Amino acid sequence: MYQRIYSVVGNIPAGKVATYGQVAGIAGRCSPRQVGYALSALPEGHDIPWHRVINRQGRVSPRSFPGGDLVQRHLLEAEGVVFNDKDRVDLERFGWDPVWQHGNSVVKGGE
DNA sequence: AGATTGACTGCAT
DNA sequence: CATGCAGCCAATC
Repeated sequence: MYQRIYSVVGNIPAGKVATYGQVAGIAGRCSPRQVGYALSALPEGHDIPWHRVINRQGRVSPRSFPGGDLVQRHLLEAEGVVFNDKDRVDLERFGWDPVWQHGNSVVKGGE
């Protein structure tokens, strides 16, 4: 029943990134853990840009198998996301604004 | 139904 | 900046 989360992740535009907590908040009353857990349980024929989901630190999380986080970084760079010298992404700049998504689900007070 | 875990987050040390 | 602790919700055993 992670379809909800997958839907949110799928709404993330290329060149942007979202945090687990953010996705969790948009997806529903879930906890960031469920998001990570959901992505770890990604279906085989998924179409989910899971690499656009990172943690609050602006860094990719240490996933289940070694080397995977490196792949995520490459995918993000391929979409235009830039990493700092500390391997971190500027969430203030690449952070996804789910303002137009779901609409009512997110009362971000918009800018 | 109870216990454990998991790609998280925030605060304290 | 790294590590530790607790809250969080759902899935799995």
